[in-house]
Amino acid sequence: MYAGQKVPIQNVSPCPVSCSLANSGHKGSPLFWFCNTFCTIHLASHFFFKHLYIKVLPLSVLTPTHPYFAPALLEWYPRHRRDLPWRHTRDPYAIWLSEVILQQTRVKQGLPYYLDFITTYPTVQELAAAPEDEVLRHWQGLGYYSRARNMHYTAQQVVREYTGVFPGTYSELLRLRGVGQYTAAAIASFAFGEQVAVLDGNVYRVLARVFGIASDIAVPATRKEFQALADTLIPAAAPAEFNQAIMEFGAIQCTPLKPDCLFCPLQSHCYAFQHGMVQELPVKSKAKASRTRYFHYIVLRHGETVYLKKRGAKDIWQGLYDFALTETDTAELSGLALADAVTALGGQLATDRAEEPVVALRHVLSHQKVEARFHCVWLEQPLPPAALNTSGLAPFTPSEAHELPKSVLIANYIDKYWK
DNA sequence: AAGGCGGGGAC
DNA sequence: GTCCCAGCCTT
Repeated sequence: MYAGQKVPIQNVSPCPVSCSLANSGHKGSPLFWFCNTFCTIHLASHFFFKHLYIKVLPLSVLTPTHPYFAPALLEWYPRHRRDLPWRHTRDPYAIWLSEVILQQTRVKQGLPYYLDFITTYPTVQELAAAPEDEVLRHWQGLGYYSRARNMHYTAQQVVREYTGVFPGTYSELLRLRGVGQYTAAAIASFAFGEQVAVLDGNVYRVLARVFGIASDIAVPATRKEFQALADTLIPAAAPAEFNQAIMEFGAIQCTPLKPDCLFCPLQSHCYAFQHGMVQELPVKSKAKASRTRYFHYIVLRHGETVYLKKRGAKDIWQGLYDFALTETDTAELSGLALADAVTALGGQLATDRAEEPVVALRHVLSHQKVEARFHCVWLEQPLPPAALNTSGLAPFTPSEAHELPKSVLIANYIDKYWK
């Protein structure tokens, strides 16, 4: 067989060895793989034409991967990159904003938030001057809310201690709250052209596969190994482009599931591809199981007033608002326990109101499952000030409550069950 | 070094 | 439903 040769379909058989790309084929166009010690031949069948196109690839173990890596990525990047707004600027504020939003967040989810933030707060001064609740409200739904609180804090710090000008080096950027090694490297390279390699989940995945690194990326110590490799790969002539390229490559070509190895420029240089280990790399130990929690929200209402409170530290949704909350070890809350809770909050049940049906909603976080029940309770009279002081609850109208930052769980409940 | 922190997309 | 993704801060 030779490259470009056409072969009738009945003359080929499926690859006998386990191949990581066996299920990555086009719809209706299964891939067949033949592997031996000298070459990798892959065959894409095109049933429409009733023949196969054959491409013969020399095994790259004969050529060093290191010098090939950056040029291949830099050739690939301008032809495949997405057009994203933060790629049109060198403004460190805009780049910092985009990087904080994109931490643990896919571009598709983060993009509308970036556009909202850069429009609402075009400069660091405007972000610094905004109330925290307003910043959190704009962040609502994006998750990991400490990012928003740290971002707001850092905006104020930059205005106060740096006269509104972002520091221009990796080590200076690293001192800012919410800016770790990844974000500092991203800003330093993108905005200031510093030659410092970024290391994010995409980079771990690409390097682990291409260079065949099997260290557990969930272990912090593994970072040194990847950082050392990335530092040798990043070219002095184009650090920003290299960092962008390797992350973009991981995001759209060398994806976690079903990577597009068929049309990959590094295919013949990739350890994982050549050894059928694309599915096995990178190695990452399992996350611990999540626990289930039972939340009983007591939605105290009186006339046009509803009572909410700001959530405190050391739990989920810090800084966001929700209702009076009783957490139990079981799914049920007895009517007696509910009545006791209302009394403890200083409330008195209205006598002329029918009992509201309990609303049950389930909310899944990466590390917890929350089974929430919302008990709407109409009060005979407003809560007295002393009771508000004790519980931390505060009165709001429904439209005021809409403007408060809330978890997706609470926002869903309000959207669905408040007329 | 280990634990905690959100939400959404693919299958 | 089940699995996957992953920086930064705190302890």
